[in-house]
Amino acid sequence: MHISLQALKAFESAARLGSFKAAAAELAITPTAVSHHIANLESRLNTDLFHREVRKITLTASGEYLSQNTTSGFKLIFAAIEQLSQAHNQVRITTTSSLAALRLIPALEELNNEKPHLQLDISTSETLDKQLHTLPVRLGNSEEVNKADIIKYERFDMFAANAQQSAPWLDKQVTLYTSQWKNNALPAPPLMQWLKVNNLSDSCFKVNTFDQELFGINQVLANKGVVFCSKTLVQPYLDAGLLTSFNSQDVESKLCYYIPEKSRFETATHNVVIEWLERLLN
Amino acid sequence: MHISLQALKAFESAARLGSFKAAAAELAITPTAVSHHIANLESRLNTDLFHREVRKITLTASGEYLSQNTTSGFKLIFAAIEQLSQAHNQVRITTTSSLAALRLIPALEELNNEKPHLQLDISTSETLDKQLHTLPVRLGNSEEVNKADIIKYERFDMFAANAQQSAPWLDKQVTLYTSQWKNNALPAPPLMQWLKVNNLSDSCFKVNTFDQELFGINQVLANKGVVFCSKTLVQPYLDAGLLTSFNSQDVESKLCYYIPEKSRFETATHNVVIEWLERLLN
DNA sequence: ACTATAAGTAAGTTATACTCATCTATAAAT
DNA sequence: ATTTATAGATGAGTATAACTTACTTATAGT
Repeated sequence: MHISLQALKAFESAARLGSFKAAAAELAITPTAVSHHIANLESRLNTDLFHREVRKITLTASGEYLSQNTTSGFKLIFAAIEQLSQAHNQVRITTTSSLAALRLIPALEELNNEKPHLQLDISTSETLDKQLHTLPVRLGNSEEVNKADIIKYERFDMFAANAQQSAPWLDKQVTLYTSQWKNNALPAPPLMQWLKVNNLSDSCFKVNTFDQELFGINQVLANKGVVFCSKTLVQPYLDAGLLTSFNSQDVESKLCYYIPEKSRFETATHNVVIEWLERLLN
Repeated sequence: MHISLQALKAFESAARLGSFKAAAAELAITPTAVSHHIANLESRLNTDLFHREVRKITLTASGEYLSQNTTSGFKLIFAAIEQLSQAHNQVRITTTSSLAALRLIPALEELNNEKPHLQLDISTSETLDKQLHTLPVRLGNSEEVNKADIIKYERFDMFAANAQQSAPWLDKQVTLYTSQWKNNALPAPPLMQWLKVNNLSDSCFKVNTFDQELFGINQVLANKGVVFCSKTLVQPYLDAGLLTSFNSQDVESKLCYYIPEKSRFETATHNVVIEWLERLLN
């Protein structure tokens, strides 16, 4: 028993629209063709699918059942096709709030001017969406992730608002903001190494932590203490002269930004975005 | 852009099986036809779906995405067709544990002998399954449900093991089992009415309740006290002389067994089963 | 170098999916 | 009561999508 997919589609439309005529219009064929398809289906399945009433049709129990399943089935299929055909110029980056807010979103306008056709969308959703063309930029341990996937190795340093005259920790104990990740599989910020390299004791600082670097950086921009964070995130503020590192020595960390299975993204649009990201952060 | 469902199906098979040849075998066409279909799809979607490697194909990211969605979509559709074409002789009754255990399951063997082609399945699952050909037999309030849906009006009486010489409540206070439904939209068993009609006081009884009539009936079968329950459930035990009502007067109740939207079930098989149910219980 | 395998190409063939013309049944309008 | 309009059914004929055959390409294994 071989049932025709076109007949199923015709049935699905007719069942959903409650009319052969409407289904025919939707499928750009004649009502007769729909009638044939459904008669064919009914004979092959050996069940009535519609009750024929005057100038209207209603589903039988079997028809109702088949309708629900074909409708959801075809919906899935056509939604996927819709994605594939529309999404040539669409890319969504999902990443941390900090990277999004401090680096990606501020740089978006320039990219939009450069490549006006490109529809780039930045999202900070935690739930990894299985959408096509979603490019996840994750924070990871550079010793564990695939080297080829890494787009930026993180270095850490201490920063304060440029309004401060000189390294404030030399005078008195200052409030220090740093990060403590919710995900404790991530390497912690290398604060101890930094103190050692810069010949400082932790007694100079009163340490506060947030789970996102963004928050500490915001405190410091408001001239409240100093922040120990990734150079990547504060680069624009350093360039703009809003933050300064007072010539302290930066340290490397095991943290990196990476795109899982980077090579998997192979469309021209993806490559444009990946190159933009690498240029932006390096 | 009009994409062919057959091409999609060919793609789905090829993607799932990882081979045009295997897909061709599954669809009973030639590998060339599969190749055509996929080339056609790729040109219409303007995307590669497979990487052509030597003697093997692998999915691109787009192909992977389309594959997942088409596979689940077609799965839904063909599972429904499978149901429709296989289920001509299949019916599943879902009902209460009590009705199932005391009346339906014991009567199944006879039905199987009478109609060997019929595959009747009794289920007591609470979760109403949206399976095709599931016939729910529910306990309801006869004043609320559609009259045409009712298959049995319930009458209640007091029963004890036939081993008891005479009505045990005349001598001393006895343990009485009755039901208190979890679903309090259901009318309670009409114990007060029964006491009144039979000129008895509730002081004759020590009342215990279960949420299913079956449990009280089982107590009484083990010669532990008396049970106030539906006549429908104990009829076989009365016939077999295992339980007796000692000529007490039964009372009507608002409870009934009914099949929601009974007229909706219109196949020959459903009608056979509904008639069997009505014959069995009446 | 030879064989086997998986897929692609081009051209020809088949049968499915469609249309057209006609018909039925019923509701609404005249 | 007759006419008109509407939704769908039926049957015959047709266009074209889907398929096959024959041949080609590419490459892995012997």
